[in-house]
Amino acid sequence: MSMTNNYELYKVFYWAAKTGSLSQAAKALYITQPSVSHAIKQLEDSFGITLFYRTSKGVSLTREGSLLYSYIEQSQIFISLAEEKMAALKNLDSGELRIGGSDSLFKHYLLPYLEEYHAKYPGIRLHLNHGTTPEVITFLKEGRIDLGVVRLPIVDPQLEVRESLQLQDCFVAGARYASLRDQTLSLRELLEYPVILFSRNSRARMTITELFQSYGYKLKPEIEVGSVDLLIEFARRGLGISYVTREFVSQELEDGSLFEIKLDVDIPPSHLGTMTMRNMPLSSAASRFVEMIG
Amino acid sequence: MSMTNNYELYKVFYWAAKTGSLSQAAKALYITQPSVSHAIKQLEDSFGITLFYRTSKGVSLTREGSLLYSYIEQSQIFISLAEEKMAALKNLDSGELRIGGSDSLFKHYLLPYLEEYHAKYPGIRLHLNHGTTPEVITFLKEGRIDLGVVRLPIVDPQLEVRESLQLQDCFVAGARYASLRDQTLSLRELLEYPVILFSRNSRARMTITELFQSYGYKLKPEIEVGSVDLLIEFARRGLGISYVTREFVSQELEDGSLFEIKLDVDIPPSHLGTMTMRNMPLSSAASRFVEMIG
DNA sequence: TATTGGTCATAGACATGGTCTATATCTCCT
DNA sequence: AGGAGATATAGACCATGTCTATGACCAATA
Repeated sequence: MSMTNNYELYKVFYWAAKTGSLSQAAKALYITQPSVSHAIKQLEDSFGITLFYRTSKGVSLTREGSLLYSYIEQSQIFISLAEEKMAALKNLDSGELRIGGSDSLFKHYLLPYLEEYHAKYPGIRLHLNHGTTPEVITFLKEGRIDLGVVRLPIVDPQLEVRESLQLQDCFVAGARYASLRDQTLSLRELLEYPVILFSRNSRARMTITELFQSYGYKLKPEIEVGSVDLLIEFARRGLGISYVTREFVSQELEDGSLFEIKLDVDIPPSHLGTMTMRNMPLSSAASRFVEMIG
Repeated sequence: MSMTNNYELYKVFYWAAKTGSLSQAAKALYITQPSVSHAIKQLEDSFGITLFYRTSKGVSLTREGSLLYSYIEQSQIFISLAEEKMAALKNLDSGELRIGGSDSLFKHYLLPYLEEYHAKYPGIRLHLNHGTTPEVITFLKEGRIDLGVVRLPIVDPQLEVRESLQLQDCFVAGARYASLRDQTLSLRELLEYPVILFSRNSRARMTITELFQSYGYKLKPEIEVGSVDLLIEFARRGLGISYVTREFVSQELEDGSLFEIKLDVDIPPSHLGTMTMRNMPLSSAASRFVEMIG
């Protein structure tokens, strides 16, 4: 930092040079002509170099002034671009939104919001990163995503969690078990049927396993599958009774390809929520999305 | 001018981003940390966008901040280059000096100064434009040269003229006319010998022609030549008596290859001077040169 | 667990300096 | 000569950038 000029002076210089008139520059900058005159004088004094020839019809650059202008012009161009870009980010005309979550949540929960968001803000690039809840938390902490959408509860002091939706998990079966349609089963009775569960250590599976345990039973799945779609498909084909989120099979429940098994105990509802880093500001794009699904 | 931020804020932003620390930025800018904090806040508020994550060990750019930085960095680079360039111009480490004048003046008068100047300021590029006095004046008015070196007087309200040296013109001859060495001639007697004059409408020729006229004589040259060097050479070879500037033939006068013809009237001295545009500031390079030869 | 030393944020006082108004000066053009 | 433009200058004012003092927070250390 050898020279330590007020950069504001360069803005004044730029407009004076560009318009060829201190008066015009003053108008462009919404200040008065003496202010411009003073600013240019400061700049000239600081360099010890005369930058403009003053004539009765305006000013024109000296050779030294022209040289300065060639640099300052470039500088101004970048600043203008920067300001345009920032405005675009603010208006959500550009930018990106990075969301972490499970495939099933993307497909069955977030999809409509993502469609709406994309339609509204086509300039925002969407990045979807799927993973388990712990993975999503890691993504968040590493700054690889702006927000995560997961099942609650999440307890982590670094995270800020907002509950957005309550879901009800349930057991469903297809035509093969049609006889169960009008019955109400106990947990013990249910265990006599082949149960299909999500394979990974998902929160839903942990919840239902704990429920059985609290009644003294052990829930052992006959089949484990890796995706919610397979849970649904297997149940429809009669391979067993799947534990799914009711809201995610509303289609199948409606068209009758699946039906819900009524139980004599209540399965506690599960909660969906968005999580972000606590004390970490959200981008405009992300906070708008959180707002939308909130 | 959509956005109208104080550009000074970008300087603060640049250093904060570059150092990753508001405190460090404060040191670099010779201001206090709260000032930096305040400046960054202003910038963020103006955009409505958070630019930095604040942690206990400094600050780091958000993605939006990084985007801004990529532009501002370029901008700062150009400003730095500009300031370096201006400093170089001021220090006379770079720049150019454009001088107009006659060939003979360059050779016989300016050469040593040009050598000294160039040795002292090797970064300054020299441009020498030769021409007659009227041509040099035109060059000046067209801005093609910084200063002209010519014989005075010059009367032009647009020009600022500084007299720098007084010269004495005289008639010289070589060995062929050795008999004249100890005589003192009148103008009339001189006319009986072949006179060699500079061909162009030079000020020197006008002066001597007028002198003869004022005594009722008409000076008709036997030979006209186009350069001062030829004036000297022709006189040495005995082709006639040349009208030259005494200071420009000091070498020949000393070694005896030429001698001055004494006259019974005084030839008025002629004056050399530099001329520049009045009310037009000189470049550092030019004013230093004027100073040097002054 | 308390301490220390670093970070940034905040509040309020102060003074620098940028901006204003008023006026002068100059040039060009009518 | 006068008018309409330009820039320069002077001096007053007040906005705002900067300061000091302090708080809150975090991390590493004793």
